[in-house]
Amino acid sequence: MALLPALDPLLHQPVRTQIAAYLAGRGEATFAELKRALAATDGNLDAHLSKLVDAGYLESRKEASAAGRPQTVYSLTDIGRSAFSTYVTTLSALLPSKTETNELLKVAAAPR
Amino acid sequence: MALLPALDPLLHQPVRTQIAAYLAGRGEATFAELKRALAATDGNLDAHLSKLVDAGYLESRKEASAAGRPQTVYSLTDIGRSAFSTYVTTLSALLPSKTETNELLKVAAAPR
DNA sequence: GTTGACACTCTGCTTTCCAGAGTTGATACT
DNA sequence: AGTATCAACTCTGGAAAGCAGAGTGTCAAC
Repeated sequence: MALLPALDPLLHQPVRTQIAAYLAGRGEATFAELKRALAATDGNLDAHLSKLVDAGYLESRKEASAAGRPQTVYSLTDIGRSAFSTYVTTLSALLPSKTETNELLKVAAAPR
Repeated sequence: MALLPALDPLLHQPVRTQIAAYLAGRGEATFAELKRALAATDGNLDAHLSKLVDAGYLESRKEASAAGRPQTVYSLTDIGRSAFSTYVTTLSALLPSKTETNELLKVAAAPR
């Protein structure tokens, strides 16, 4: 039995954490915008996006945009938003805050 | 050029984040204690610990303990503590806080 | 000397990560 | 119509990471 809470492995990965954080902050974003913001390659970004879509965390929508070429817009689903929220909460519980010791770790710690 | 800050891949991994957080909260811990807290297998835990030791984030010390069997005690080095602190700061900047929108993401966002 | 725990190593397997090339589909241009 | 361009997705191959479990050496207790 683990005493420390598990971190969603789908979200706890550099590229995917960035994607989720970006979308949580912005609401939605195009593939190109994400590519630029994360400095990721096409293949790699698409692989991570697909993984999140497959998990039901993201949804994509094609936009035959008025002012240009067709684009794909990504956004968090309710499931994704919820998972991300849980993830952030778990992290907050796990990581020490700046000024005080971590309550969770005090509790989890075995008596010396 | 990435607009989002990079997350130290050494720390941004479920098991290693847990190790670092645990040690940051507790100061030090034995192998057995970590194993119990993380519910990890020997091999896996050792692999992650070794990786952190190799990176200079952790140091280990053998304790021919007075009250029992010899054990290995792990603790964060100054480098490790500093890296973890940077990691936490980066995460805080990246993740939305509960009540307000994320300033970093606003700045990073391209004009529509 | 046997046992048992601890920590470390090793092995094999599976999964993940990543870059770059290639493909498809839609739009813009002439 | 034909070509060019760009977006996004697919595919491929290779490298690295993650993981479990078996095995090894060491030490202490009995």
